[in-house]
Amino acid sequence: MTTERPLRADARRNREKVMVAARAAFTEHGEKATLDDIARRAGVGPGTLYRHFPDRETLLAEVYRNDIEVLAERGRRLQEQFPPSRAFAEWLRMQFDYIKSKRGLGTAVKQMLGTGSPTLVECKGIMRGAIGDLLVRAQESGEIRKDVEPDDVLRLVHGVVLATETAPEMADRLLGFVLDGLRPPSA
Amino acid sequence: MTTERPLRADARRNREKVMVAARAAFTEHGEKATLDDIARRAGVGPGTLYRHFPDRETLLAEVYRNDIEVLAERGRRLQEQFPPSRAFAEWLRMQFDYIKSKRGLGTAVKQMLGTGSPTLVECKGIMRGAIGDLLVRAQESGEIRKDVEPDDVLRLVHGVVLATETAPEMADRLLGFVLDGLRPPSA
DNA sequence: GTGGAACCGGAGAGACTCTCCGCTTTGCTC
DNA sequence: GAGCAAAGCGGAGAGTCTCTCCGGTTCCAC
Repeated sequence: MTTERPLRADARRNREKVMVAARAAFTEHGEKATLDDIARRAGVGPGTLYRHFPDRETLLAEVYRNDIEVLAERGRRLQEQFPPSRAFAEWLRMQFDYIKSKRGLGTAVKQMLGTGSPTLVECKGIMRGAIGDLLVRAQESGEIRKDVEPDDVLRLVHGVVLATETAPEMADRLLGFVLDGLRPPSA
Repeated sequence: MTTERPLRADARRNREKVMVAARAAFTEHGEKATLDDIARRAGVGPGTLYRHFPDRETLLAEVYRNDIEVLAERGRRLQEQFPPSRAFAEWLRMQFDYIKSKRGLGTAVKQMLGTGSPTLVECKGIMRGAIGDLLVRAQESGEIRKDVEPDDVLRLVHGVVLATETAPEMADRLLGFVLDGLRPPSA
């Protein structure tokens, strides 16, 4: 592990400008916004963009991680605010709203999961941590089956979101079915 | 509705060659196989490919429809072979294996659903028809909740597949949860 | 203030999608 | 089977996007 020297002030500024522009562009044009266009919006040259984010996937992953961190943090707060079962359901709903708001970003990210991008692996860790506590508590309160694992929940939610990207009005309904499938049979 | 004159013999041959090459290329390189490469594999010029399939999406959709028709037909056969509950489960599993075998094609197709491609709308109709009967029978036999609709099933299966594309070993497990969620509470 | 490392930006190489059009093939007519 | 119009072919190339390279500029430690 090499010592990461901090970025120079102008470099950090530019990196931030690119991130902001990228988030806007991805939200607006879906995952196929052109990188040169993002650079233009950010007011930097393409070279600068590519130095900070070697390729489209890196940029996408970085934007995604930023969002994920926010979500994880909110999850922690939910846990303090609500009783276990409620907190769990709220978190799912929140996940949902987020991915819905990002039309297409989710799909793009999913496509990259296979590439083993380190940033995305990190994202996964963050999410697993965020859901872990919520899940354990919901299980202890008898709301959720004991054999359900964090990864199951993440993937199911992700799946429902992906599958309803083109029909958001079905999302709640499908999420309901999935939640029922996670409850103990005797509940 | 204009009278569709049949393709000339050589045109039909070429169209078929392109379809075969496209299926191979998409399976092999994911949805981002280049069209010029597909044309080369098929032994035709790019112009020919583009005359038959005006753009990447049309080609992808056409390959997909071809597969869908096969799946629907198999669904009909399952219905004759097995009792309702079994047929339903078998069909889900089959859907599954298909989409798994197409690594990425599913994702690509899903991304296009928003574009309202006529071919994909048609695909949807075919699938809905195929699952309709299986579902109704499973519901009549008390295996599945009455308020579940064909679209719910299609999307849930699709969602699970998409979400497990990078972890196929979880697919069965998650499909199990989802199926549980579709069963009547008292079952 | 100055030296040099870090960083910038844009020209341009390479790849891909898709179009245009002169030439070839097909299949109908006699 | 010869002739002919329509249908189809294929490849050169225009337009666009990704990503690289490097001469010039900016920052910061001293």
